[in-house]
Amino acid sequence: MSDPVDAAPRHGLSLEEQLCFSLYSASRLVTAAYRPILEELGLTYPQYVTMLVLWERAPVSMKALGEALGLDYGTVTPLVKRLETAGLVQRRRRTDDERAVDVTLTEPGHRLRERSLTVPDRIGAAMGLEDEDFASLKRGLDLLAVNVEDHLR
Amino acid sequence: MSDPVDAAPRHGLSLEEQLCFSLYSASRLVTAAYRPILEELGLTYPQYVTMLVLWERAPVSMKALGEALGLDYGTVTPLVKRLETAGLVQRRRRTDDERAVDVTLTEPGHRLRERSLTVPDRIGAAMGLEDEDFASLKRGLDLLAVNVEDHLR
DNA sequence: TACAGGTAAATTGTGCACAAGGGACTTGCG
DNA sequence: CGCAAGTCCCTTGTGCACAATTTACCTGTA
Repeated sequence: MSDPVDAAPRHGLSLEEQLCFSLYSASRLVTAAYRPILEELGLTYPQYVTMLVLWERAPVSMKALGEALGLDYGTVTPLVKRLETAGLVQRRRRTDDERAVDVTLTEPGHRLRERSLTVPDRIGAAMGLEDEDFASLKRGLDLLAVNVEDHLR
Repeated sequence: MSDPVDAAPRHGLSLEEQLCFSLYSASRLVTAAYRPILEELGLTYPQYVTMLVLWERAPVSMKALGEALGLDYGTVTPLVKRLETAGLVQRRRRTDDERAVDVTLTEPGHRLRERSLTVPDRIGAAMGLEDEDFASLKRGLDLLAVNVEDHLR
């Protein structure tokens, strides 16, 4: 039969069988499910997760914000500037290290948190997963993330 | 104790506990893992999945292509035009219905398939999942996609 | 035949996402 | 101290992703 060296690939080129495509599609669908809900708050999905970080740990430097979100400055800088234009955050150069910029919440930024408390449950309803499937899916995704991050050095 | 009506939300606002963020991060990480591999082929990830559809079913109308990928014309039109500029596909208005545009593969487009055969296994190595975890994760994502799609009508 | 309603694509505008390059600041080392 | 190396951030350019609008075409119906 076939030599292991030139055996058929374990995975084929069919779109349907690719995990990556399920991931790519599901991610965009979930973002789409967030869109009408976050529109009530005047946020996009990346802006929402940025606010999540700030509600937990503000003030946060641009660097720490990018690391928490896994995004680089080229993405975070304009994103935070839009949040600042919307009046939710303020950017302030740190005095003890003038390279660093701290992002802080304004009063409207703090108040928006209360209006966001129902968002996770509303999204949970849209996803419609049992607690067990939910947890297992999250574990799988986090394991995948760790593996891929390792692989990218 | 607390009335069920104003009970605490099942899900909180903490970034770490959100499935959506694991999904969003994992999706971007996997795309990042594809980037150096697809660069050898001169493709981006969305261009690659587009080629997957074409390798399976070309010629395909723009509408069918968008439906297969879950993308609208505003994304697919420029994407396919870039593939055309790269010489991999051709766009041809259908003669029996001049509203429709068929996308066909050129000779270089067909040949690129051979060079892509190892891509799925290389990505599989980067993801580093056992067959069982791989399948379970894909099932979870596909279930999630179905649920969210239903929820979006 | 005329035309109303529907369909297929393209265009425009906004907002990510990331690579590459550059500027201001700080730190370590002779 | 002086300065090379490193850090933090911003800018520019390319390519998605999607909403909203527009254009061209087709089809059913009177």
